[in-house]
Amino acid sequence: MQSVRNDIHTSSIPALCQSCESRHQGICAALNAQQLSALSKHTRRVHHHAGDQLLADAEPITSYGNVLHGVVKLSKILEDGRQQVVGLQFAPDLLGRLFANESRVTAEAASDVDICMIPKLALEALVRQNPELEHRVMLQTLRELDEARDWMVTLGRKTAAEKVASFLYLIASHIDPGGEVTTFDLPLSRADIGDFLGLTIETVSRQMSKLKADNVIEIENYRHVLVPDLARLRVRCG
Amino acid sequence: MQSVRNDIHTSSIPALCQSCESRHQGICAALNAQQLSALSKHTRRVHHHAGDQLLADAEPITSYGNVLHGVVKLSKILEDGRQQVVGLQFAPDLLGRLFANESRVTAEAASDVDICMIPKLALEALVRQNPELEHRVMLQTLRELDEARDWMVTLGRKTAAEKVASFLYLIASHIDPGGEVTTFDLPLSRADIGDFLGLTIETVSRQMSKLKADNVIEIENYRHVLVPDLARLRVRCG
DNA sequence: CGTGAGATTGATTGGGATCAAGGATAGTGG
DNA sequence: CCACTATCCTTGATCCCAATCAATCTCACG
Repeated sequence: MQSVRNDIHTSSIPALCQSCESRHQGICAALNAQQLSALSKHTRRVHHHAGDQLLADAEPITSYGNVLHGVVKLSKILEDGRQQVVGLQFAPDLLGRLFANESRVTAEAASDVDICMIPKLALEALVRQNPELEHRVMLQTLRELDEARDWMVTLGRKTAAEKVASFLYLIASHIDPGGEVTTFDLPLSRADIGDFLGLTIETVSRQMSKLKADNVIEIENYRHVLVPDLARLRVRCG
Repeated sequence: MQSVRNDIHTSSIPALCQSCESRHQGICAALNAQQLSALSKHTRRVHHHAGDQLLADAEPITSYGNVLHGVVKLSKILEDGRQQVVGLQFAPDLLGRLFANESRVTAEAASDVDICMIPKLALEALVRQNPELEHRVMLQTLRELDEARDWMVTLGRKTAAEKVASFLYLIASHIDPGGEVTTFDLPLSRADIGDFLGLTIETVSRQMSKLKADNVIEIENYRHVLVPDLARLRVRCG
């Protein structure tokens, strides 16, 4: 661990944070200039390419990560290789389970991502002295729990067609600027979508083709989707 | 609501709490005698019979509840009636999503339950002035999130046989005193188990019969189950 | 252009849903 | 104590949706 000189005469915001798109979002919004300054001495911004593994299941966690850009995929794998995606994280979500010594999921960059790495002990110390920060993380955790439970309904009780519509609606909602027509890039491959929905690649592909044939969506380049009318997609979600 | 005289000269623990089996568990463990005393003015212990509804989806929350005894079932229902159980709560879990104004799930007593009702505002005030309390709730929420994600794997990727084995293993683990042979009462009907596993009643029944035929479990009275060897059940979980 | 990864489409199979009938158990009232 | 009933559960027969197996297509990239 490096020695840290803390300049108590200025509480200016660190350059790294000043230009950071998450400065006023997520956990950083709960920090004052001085805390931000102290924390930023330990953080570093890293870039990962799609497919890179960020956390391995059952491996020790040494850092938390603040997702700045891109999408991170959380998944669990059974011994025989069956995989289930259990969550997606978008900016400015915090990556890594607070207070846990080892990860309970595998985290992979679903797209190219930028992440602000925060050493485990640095963040936990800050949490202890700043209840507002824990409160922020608490709110994110509650939201993730809500999302997980919503998804359990999709996994347990919806048909393949409803599952695929629900996934597209989920992504569209995350992107949606509110306009009538919505376009977006899928952050996941067909294989990952299948692992998210508990379906095979083939079934995902067939249902997407069906939605296209029914003019609910348009597809260009596999990854780019256009939804002319979100409400018409919505009613397919079951 | 009954009037309660509080002896301000002592910070003795309220009688109601003194005999409470959750006094040193769950959120109450984070409270000192004085806080407990203040809180207990607003709480009351209630009993509900199996099947009683405790919270309705999309209805305002006016009270949190500390589960003291029994099992509470959290579920979500699609418009057309399809139902998915999204969580089970055992003592000493806190019932009701902190900071939310309305429930996002339906909560029902799965068995007969005893619950200590805590008015929403009373608990939230206490949370604000007691970070340790929020920390406790945070830990429960993180655990629920872990459980939800584990269950997503079961829902999305396991076969009917593995799902039923996983459910029995889940219940057995919650009861397990550590002995070799485990016996317990199922807290859910076949219909509820189906709604938990994303299966029909018939499939649940068939898989239970199969486990019985394979001598993995013994069944008496529909509800009472005996597991001679937990490890043999475990390997059926996929 | 050739290659390979990812996606689509088609044919067939199978696991779990659905439809249907009957058995076990607890509660009720005679 | 014994029908009577309602509820819950089990078991069987059949059907259908999604998995599997297999072939082809698309496109990015060397």
